[in-house]
Amino acid sequence: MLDSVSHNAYLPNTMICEPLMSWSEFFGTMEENYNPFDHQIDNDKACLRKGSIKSQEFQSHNRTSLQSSHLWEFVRDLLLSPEENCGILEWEDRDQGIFRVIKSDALAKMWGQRKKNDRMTYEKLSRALRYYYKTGILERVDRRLVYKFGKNAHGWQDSKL
DNA sequence: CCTCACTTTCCTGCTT
DNA sequence: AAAGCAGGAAAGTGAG
Repeated sequence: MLDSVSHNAYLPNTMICEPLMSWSEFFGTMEENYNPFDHQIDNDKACLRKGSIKSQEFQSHNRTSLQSSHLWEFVRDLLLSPEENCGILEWEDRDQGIFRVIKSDALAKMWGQRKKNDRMTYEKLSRALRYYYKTGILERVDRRLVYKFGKNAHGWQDSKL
């Protein structure tokens, strides 16, 4: 697993933005019969292409890698990297760790990319998020698409490492 | 091979 | 009516 990480470090800069050309095709064929709103698709596709597993260790903050194996870390890192985020997630209250999912489908798709699972949906992703309430990684917020980091989540406060 | 934590999948019912 | 939310149940997965 260290291989795949260090592997990217050796790539020339020109490769960084398009490490996985197959995915754009993958989504091109996949979303055709999935979403009727074409302009939205184009947006998300561009976003997903851009936000795929690129640019890790050379980023300003190291932990912002989108490489994390756990869902909450993936979400946290997405929140912390506006470049990849593309308006998928947004802070609602930065200090309290409250955030909102703006594009639920895009988020699911992106998580699916990370896990190489093209059947991921927001419905299923959100089930996984709900399990985090138990463990204190997330706290419940009674607003649609709004979540809050809990006591046992770390690394989301920008100031402290 | 087994166990454990985490995640995925599916489902029923409820809320916005 | 569509999209989210709540969790239970059960299967899948990867690490150790």
